[in-house]
Amino acid sequence: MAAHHHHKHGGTALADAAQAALIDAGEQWTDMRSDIFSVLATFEKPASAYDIADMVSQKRGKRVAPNSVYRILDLFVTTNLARRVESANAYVANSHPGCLHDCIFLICDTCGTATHIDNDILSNNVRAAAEHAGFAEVRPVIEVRGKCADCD
Amino acid sequence: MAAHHHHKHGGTALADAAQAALIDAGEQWTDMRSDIFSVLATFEKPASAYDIADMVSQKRGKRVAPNSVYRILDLFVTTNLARRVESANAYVANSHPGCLHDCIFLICDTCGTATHIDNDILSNNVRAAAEHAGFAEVRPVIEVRGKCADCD
DNA sequence: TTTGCAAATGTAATGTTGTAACGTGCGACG
DNA sequence: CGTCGCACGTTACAACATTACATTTGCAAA
Repeated sequence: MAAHHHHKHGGTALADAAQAALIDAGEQWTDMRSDIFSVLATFEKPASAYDIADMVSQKRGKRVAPNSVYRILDLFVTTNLARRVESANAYVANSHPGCLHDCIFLICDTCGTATHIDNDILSNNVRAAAEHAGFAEVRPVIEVRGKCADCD
Repeated sequence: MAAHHHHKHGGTALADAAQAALIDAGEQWTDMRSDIFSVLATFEKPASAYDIADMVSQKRGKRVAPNSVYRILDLFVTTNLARRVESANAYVANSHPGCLHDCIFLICDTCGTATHIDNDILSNNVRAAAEHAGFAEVRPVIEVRGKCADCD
């Protein structure tokens, strides 16, 4: 496994990285996708498709249907630009598009914020356990609900 | 940590064990709860609250509203008689009520069945990682989506 | 017995999340 | 110029979940 850095992108740099990653995946970087990504990236907490739809609608001065948002979020998830937080029915931008390890979300039940940690050893162990049970094409979903340091 | 057996209960024995566990938790074992538990236990796959509502309605010959089901499912989850599968918006009966370790669900994307494995080492590692990040009162959600042995 | 309380369940309405089906605009390419 | 494919729009609906309040039940104190 090659070593690689995780310099997190922020703001415009993040959007640029996302754009590069999408194009690299053979997809287009349209205005709509750009808007949705940047809105998603501004959220502190995991954002629902409807939250995003509202924000993007405001930004564009024209109603954008949840439907359209879902389509693009799905694309983002499959191309690893964003991730779905299953236990919150919500999405977060991937702060380092291009790197694609499994990640572990810590979601605060009090304030709703989600931090994410990478721990390949842990997630690989989960993968291994699932494969040992006969599963293939495994996609781990590792999330932890709890109370964050700020909300103690 | 004391050693303990995991003889899985089935059918009536499971319902009996569930009843004992609920009463032990200071709650009542009512007809409604009994019906909901037994219906839940008959499902092979994770069942949604609405699935259960339908089945119980049939069984009773009278409509049982989803919210009644949710109430009781919540109770079951907090008393460890059932678990919620977050990535499927559905519930499964705990096949050994009374034992309360974290468990890992393997959900087949093809056939929808969920098997569950216990691996305290793994889940404790996840707990530890979360606590190391400043989280308290952690509740791990470890699920793996994939393709089961039967669906290969 | 009756009264009163608390827990469990019923009922209705509504909110939130997610999909399906089909139509439209637009650029690429022969 | 067609026509093909892709992105996006529009509408409708399905699935999941919660809220507020009413009614019933069981139990115990007066």
